[in-house]
Amino acid sequence: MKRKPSTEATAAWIRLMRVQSRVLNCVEQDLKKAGFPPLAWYDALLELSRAPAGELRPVELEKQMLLPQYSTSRLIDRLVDEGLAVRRECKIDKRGQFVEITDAGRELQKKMWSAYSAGIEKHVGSKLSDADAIKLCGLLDRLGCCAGGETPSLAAKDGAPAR
Amino acid sequence: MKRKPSTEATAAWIRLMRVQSRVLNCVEQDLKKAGFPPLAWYDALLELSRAPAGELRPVELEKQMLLPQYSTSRLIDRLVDEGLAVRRECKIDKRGQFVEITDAGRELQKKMWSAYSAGIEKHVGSKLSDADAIKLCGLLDRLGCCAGGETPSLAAKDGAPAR
DNA sequence: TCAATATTGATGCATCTGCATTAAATGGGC
DNA sequence: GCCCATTTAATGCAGATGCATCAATATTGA
Repeated sequence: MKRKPSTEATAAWIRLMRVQSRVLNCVEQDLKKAGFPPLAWYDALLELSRAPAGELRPVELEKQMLLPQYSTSRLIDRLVDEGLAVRRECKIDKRGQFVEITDAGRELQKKMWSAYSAGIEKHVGSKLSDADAIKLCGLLDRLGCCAGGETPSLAAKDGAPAR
Repeated sequence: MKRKPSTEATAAWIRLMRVQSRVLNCVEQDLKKAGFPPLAWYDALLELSRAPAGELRPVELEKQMLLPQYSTSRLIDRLVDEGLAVRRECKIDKRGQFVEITDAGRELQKKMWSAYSAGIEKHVGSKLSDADAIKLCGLLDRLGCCAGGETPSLAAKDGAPAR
């Protein structure tokens, strides 16, 4: 069972891990310096703001964000604590609930997008031509799956879901 | 300050985040199921095993692994607790120390590599031709830097440093 | 209808992380 | 030599995460 992956595949793996970690760090750091909460909050707010009535079941959010259940639950706690979202009871399924974004939530999402998009441009956009970005997408997409493989929507018209 | 990054760049960013997170998760999970410790331990053991006398200053390790100082310190604690490494005093600089890998450490590193390499093959190698892996590397390398940009060695002869 | 199973969401607990601070040692300037 | 900034490593503490489990409701199927 030796020598399984080619050197090329291994090198790609290493790059994928290191580059992502660095770039993510840079963007997160920029965001933090600008006084904003973590990217995960942004993602959640974006998903909520896009949802039909600005509300989602935690389960849906969880799937969108590729987060474990308890993690979503706690993220919602924090959003609610900060007044960025509210929990609503779900009449059709009493186990569940809806999480609805508030005006403050929508506002924060928009404000964060300025800083966030600047980060993307600075750490990704400025280093890659559009053509290369497309190539990169294509290659990464091939690595898509393995567990519960959803294929999230391709374009991000106004804000990018990350992670 | 609107519309900064192109849609292409944004899409690439999203893919980079999502794909990495998924692939890493898969590999980590496989490793865990096989009864092994986290990837970070492997990385540390690999760096140590490659170092001249099987020993490194924590500071060096930290740079190799792109980890914060306190994180390295605690990782070393755990390795030492498990008998995979030992701390040695550093005669030439009494603040510092050397961390030396033990035989058990070397052995674990080798064992982990079987499982780890299988994971890389399964989740990366098998989905990409060597040519494409090279292209992917090239594109990712362009995103290289921003903070403290080191360029780690390209090939991984026997074991891959990750993250 | 009722029992067995599955889904939804929260939570206790141990561990891990990030941040700030500390302590010790070094090195440089004077 | 002496003071001060720097480097090296550890740690206390608050907050985050992973895991397992729980409680409540829904669904399935006999």
